[in-house]
Amino acid sequence: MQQQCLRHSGNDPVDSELYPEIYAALNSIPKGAVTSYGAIARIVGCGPRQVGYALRRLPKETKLPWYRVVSSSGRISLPKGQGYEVQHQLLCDEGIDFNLKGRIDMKRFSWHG
DNA sequence: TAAATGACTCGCT
DNA sequence: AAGCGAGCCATTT
Repeated sequence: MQQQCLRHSGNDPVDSELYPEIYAALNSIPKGAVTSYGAIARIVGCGPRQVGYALRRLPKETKLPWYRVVSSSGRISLPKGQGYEVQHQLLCDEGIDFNLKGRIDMKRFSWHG
């Protein structure tokens, strides 16, 4: 089922501009690059967990490149079966190279504002 | 209001 | 190299 968002519910972070900095940072990530939660946290001036929170609240249909955010270890934080495969595929489509252990070479692909 | 949770990170073992 | 625990702070219950 879907929520009726026709009014100012305040429950929708994207619409309510809860973390405009984070969403802006996501759009700032160039295509074919990734960044870590900590890097974004650094930009917006909050903790890395809050970045994860903001991303988790994004709707599936979001236009934001949420998939370009990975852990500082170059590893996808989403558990398998909960979006891991999706993010992996999206990154592969952008040319991100994965290690045999499913790790990204951050020295090569990581981006920082 | 207080306690628990989490798409993190770092340091130690 | 890999695993474990503590710190972190907004959101949720």
